[in-house]
Amino acid sequence: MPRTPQQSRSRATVDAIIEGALRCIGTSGMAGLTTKQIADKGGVSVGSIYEYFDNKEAIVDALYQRFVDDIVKMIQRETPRLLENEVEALIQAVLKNFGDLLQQNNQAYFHLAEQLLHTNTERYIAPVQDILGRFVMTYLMRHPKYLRVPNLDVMSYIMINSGIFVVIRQIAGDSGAITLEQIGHGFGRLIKHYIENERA
Amino acid sequence: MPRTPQQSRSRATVDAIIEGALRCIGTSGMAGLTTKQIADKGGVSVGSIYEYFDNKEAIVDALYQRFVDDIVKMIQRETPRLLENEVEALIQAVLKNFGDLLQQNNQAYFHLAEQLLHTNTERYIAPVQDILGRFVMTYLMRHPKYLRVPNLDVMSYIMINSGIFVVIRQIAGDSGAITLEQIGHGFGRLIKHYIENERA
Amino acid sequence: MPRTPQQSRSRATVDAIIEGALRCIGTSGMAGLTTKQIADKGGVSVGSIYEYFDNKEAIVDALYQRFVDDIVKMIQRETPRLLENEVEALIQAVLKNFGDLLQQNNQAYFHLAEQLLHTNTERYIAPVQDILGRFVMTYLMRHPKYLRVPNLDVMSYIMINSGIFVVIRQIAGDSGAITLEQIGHGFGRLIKHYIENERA
Amino acid sequence: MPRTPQQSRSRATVDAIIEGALRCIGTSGMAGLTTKQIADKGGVSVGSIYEYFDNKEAIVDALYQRFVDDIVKMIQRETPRLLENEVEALIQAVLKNFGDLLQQNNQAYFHLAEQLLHTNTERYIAPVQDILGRFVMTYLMRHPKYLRVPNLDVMSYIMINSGIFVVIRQIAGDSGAITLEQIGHGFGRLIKHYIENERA
DNA sequence: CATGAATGAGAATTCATTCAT
DNA sequence: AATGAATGAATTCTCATTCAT
Repeated sequence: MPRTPQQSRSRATVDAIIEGALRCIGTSGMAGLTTKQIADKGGVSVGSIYEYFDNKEAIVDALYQRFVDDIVKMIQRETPRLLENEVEALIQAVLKNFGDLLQQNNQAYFHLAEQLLHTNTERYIAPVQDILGRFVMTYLMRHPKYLRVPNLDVMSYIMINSGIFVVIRQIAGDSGAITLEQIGHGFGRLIKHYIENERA
Repeated sequence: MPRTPQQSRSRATVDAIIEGALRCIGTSGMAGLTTKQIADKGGVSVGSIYEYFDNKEAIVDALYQRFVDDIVKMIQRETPRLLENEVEALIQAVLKNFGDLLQQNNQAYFHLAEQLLHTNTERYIAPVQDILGRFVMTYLMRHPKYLRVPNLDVMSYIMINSGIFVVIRQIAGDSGAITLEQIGHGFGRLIKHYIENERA
Repeated sequence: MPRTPQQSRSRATVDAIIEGALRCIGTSGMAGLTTKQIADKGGVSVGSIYEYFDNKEAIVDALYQRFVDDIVKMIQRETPRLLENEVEALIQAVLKNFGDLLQQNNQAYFHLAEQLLHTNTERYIAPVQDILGRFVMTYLMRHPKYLRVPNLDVMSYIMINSGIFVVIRQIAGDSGAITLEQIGHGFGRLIKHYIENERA
Repeated sequence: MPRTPQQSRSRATVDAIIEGALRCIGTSGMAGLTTKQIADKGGVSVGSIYEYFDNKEAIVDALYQRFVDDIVKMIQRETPRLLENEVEALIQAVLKNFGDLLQQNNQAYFHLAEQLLHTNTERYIAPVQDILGRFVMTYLMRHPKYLRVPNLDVMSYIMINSGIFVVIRQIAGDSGAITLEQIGHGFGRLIKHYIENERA
């Protein structure tokens, strides 16, 4: 039913809705997210929301898409710089970039990321896995010495998911006195030792 | 206001409520957890819920307590066996045990664990951190060779949280073809190499 | 949170809610006044009630305001006529007017007045005291012979409250065979004698 | 269904219930009066309440009876003293006694009296009217000079109800700076003048 | 296209009353 | 007689969704 916006006014409305939703989430998290709130913060009417989205879930969906897009863009943008690093510094840089991204939009992305454990999130993560996979490939071609590390799939799965979760918890403030830098350093050395020792 | 159950009938009712809630969560996750559902699945009346719990949140609280208790008990029970292992096998065993626990109660614990990223869950995790910390101490006294590993606090924080999250995602079915065994193996080798290389 | 109605549709809905509430009260008193009932009798939905009122109490509040407004208007409207009367006839006329007002809206105002003894009603009564005080002033300037009556404050307090209560009881049907006319007559003579004898 | 208590244990339970209810009302008024509260404060079980009372209303009923009984007893007790007074002092004394009674039981009677405007209270008031009527008779035989006052029924109805209401409002604290003494004095002079002027 | 008033199903919570022990 | 756990109808309030204007 809802139309796909092609004209510019429509585009603006959709953006306003997304923006409104992001601001709501940044302010009060996913908990009390209502369509009325989104409409108010976005400066549109509730009716307009349903002009462009099937239901509230579709908005959240769009937010995830945008989140994922931003992650993908971030990696693409940083790739040249990242490729220069040895693996330890690489990990640290990636975690740092990811942490910074979560702080954007008044932490709206952080609140979205909090939901990542819930059902149906796989589809959002797939593109991230994709881009990361491609990045790893590129990285390996640039640093061929790492090519002979076994279990690359399992290990990158572990490291990606571990990294995401630990950074989120750190931002959530549950980490006590542990800083993002310490985490980045720890991850970096973990991986460095693994690679150096497992390389055939 | 709600009474603390001392008599056996009361005890049974409280158990029925907890059980009902666990079954609800096992069936449909935390999303659609309503007092009516809990009462129905538990075979009690809504009124009885409020005889023993201040509000719905208090029930969820009790579930978390129970979850945490079960984790603590599991570790205490397994400690003797676990102490025998070298670190690689140890990690694999712990992840395996944790994964098994999440499958209990029709995966109700899994759904609870999904909420762990949300606010106010720190208090539930504290006891787990406690028991794990104590376990690590015991383990280190038994295997003194690991004692000289630096950054024990940061690294155990990273490993504990990473392990929890990755296991949860695996159970959520988001891991593609990757198995719990592979994950355990990967984690094990990660840590093994780290320890052996960082040991002064 | 709830909007102030500016447009005509909103105005109509608010009126329908007030009207529904008045009819509920007229039918079954304050006891069984539920949001559902109000919505049904008013021909609106429960949701609409909360569009315009914070909670049920706010509706009752509005009813009191309306009641008080009507009392004030009634006195303002009748003032010219009332000023002509000697005190005995004046009292009779005022009681008569008040009694008539209570009979309006299927006695809804009567049921509201029944609540006047309860807490937090002072704020509603204040405007009535005000207008009555101003009326007395005007009356005294027109009939200066009454000016030298002592204890005007205490006596008017007594008479106003006595009058309100006795009229309410009469309408409640608890007065046996005593009529409003008899009551008006009695009050009138009481006051007449008091004034004539106490006047310095 | 509920039994009429004849044995002493039963009597004690009924008293405990009444006492519990009085204390509840004295503490928090009629608003949040629950059977559980009554049972707790009375030191009995909810079940026992229904052993002796049909329903909650029946308890409130009993409270009214007791209230009325106490008023009747008060008048009977005070009658010899009251008969000595001239009418002005009489009125003052009666209002004073009534005000004192309302203060008893931590103002529980006051809260009951607040309900007096509601439906179905006539049956409670009737005995009071009775005893007051009889008192007036006795008084008149002792002070025959008042006998020729016209409209005795209407006037005593007005004065009794006015007195009750004004005293209640005074205790409710809504009277501003006006004291019970001033009220008693005002009423006394009102009546004195009426009688002296209307006596044929 | 946009609006926002209206809707009503559904959620949490309360409490008078019952009844097995 | 007494107990108090259990009941569930009833109540207030929320919010995703619809639709007349």
